[in-house]
Amino acid sequence: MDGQRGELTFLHSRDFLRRSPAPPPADDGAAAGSSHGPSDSKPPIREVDFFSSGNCSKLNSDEEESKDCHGLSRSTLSDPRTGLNLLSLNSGMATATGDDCSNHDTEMRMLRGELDRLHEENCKLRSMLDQIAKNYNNLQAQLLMAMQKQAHLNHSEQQRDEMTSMSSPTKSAQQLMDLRPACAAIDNVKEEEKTREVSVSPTTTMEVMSKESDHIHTPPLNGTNNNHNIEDGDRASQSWGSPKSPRLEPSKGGEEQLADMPFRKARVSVRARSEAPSISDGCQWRKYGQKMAKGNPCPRAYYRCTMAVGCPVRKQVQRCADDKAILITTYEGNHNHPLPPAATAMANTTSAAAAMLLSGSTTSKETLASTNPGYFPSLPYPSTIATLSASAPFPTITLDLTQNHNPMQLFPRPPPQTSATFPLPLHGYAAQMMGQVQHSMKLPAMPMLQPGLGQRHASLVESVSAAIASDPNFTAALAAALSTVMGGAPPRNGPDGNINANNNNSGNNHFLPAGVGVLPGSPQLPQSCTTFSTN
DNA sequence: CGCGTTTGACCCGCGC
DNA sequence: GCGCGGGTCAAACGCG
Repeated sequence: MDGQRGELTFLHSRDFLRRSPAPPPADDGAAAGSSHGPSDSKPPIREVDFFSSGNCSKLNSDEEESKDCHGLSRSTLSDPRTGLNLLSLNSGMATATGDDCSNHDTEMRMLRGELDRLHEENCKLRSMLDQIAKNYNNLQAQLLMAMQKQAHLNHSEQQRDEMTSMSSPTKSAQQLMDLRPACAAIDNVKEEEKTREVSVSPTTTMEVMSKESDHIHTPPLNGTNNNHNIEDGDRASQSWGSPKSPRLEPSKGGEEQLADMPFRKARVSVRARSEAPSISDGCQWRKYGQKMAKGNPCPRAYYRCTMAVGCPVRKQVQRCADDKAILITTYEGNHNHPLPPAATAMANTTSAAAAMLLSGSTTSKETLASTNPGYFPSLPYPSTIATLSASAPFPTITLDLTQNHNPMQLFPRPPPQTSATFPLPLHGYAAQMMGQVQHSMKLPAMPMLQPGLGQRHASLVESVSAAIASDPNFTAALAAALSTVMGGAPPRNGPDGNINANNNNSGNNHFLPAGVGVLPGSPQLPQSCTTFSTN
């Protein structure tokens, strides 16, 4: 109620200013001065109240106060409301009584001046709010960083052990797939997760991931249908978290209490501009379905990884409803086989992102963008955003590569230098993430984000950014990926050669995003989904 | 002939 | 309990 009034006032004043020519300087000053006299001390108070309350209620109360402050003009007009009303009233009176024209003119000027002042105040408040939000996010990011460091120290030893055990990609992958057995400890984690409200520590991430993987893979093991070759594995994974996944759970042994825990899966989606039906991620994909999704005229294609029998990784490809030039690719699951370099990099990145998401998103339930100045300060592409969304059925982290300067550079296939061709996924990906970091205080225009979300959005974005950046797993993966891409192993088209080698459709082999890569030394996502969108 | 895609049907979870 | 929507299956089809 009050809030509305406040907004109305704001709009009215702006509207008024827009419609009416700027009041004469002299009048302005005079009017403002006279009418403000009493209220000059108000602005500061308003600002403080407004920000502390976080809504317009204070502002409204302020309005109430302002009435008193501007009693002069309002009492005359008998209407202590918005400038618009005053204006109307004023004009009406002006026409009705020609005698008091001069008085009304003066009042008009005063009102205009007041409106102008209010407008300025609103602008000031806005800017202040922005600043405060930025400061808040900055502090939050720093806090996350600190927490991450501490967690990292605790987790480093554990990771070391894991790393050593992952001598080979394949092995590591399989380990991921078979994490279930080793989930005795994970069970505890599950319990923790159930109760946990906020988790940012890497440890948590890994644990969650493990759980996830367990969950996913369990079905296959006891799968109802083992008749299918490749499909078995896929089905087993049920990584997409499709309704069917649960169905597989019954087969699981009672020890795997996974069934009782909320069905949560991490997905990583990538938004990128691309004319191609899909992005090349270095993996081989087979299309197994297509369906029209609600709210989007473009069909959604379902692919499963065919680089290895039983690979549980799946991806969804769909064009953005708002901008069909944007291709959204969502990955889920971990590869149970070695990946080509190109795919590896991407997989690592997505895995890390998914891991981060699983660990941090559980609580945030919001969207966020990476913005941690501390990491990767010097990345080529400054505008990538990671959006976390835990509100969806599955925690999803979305990497928005659409903001890249050059869409095609998102995933440079050839070495970065030859950006002319297709950009390599990981590269662009990481770069964007990094870019985000660089612009921690900035609120990039994320397509996925509704402009109207305003401050909330900004804070969310920043929070997510900070979370991502602060996650050791993610950062480690990014570092590894970057080193792979930029450093020694030039991204190649991979065995599949894919850059888009297969247009066939599906663009199967494009990215190797793989939602989750199973690379030695990289965080493994048990079940995460990576979505790549090519814009 | 084999492989991959297409596409309608089916299954399942979820919300009302 | 019913309808809706997402995800998957599998037969049909196309291509090399």
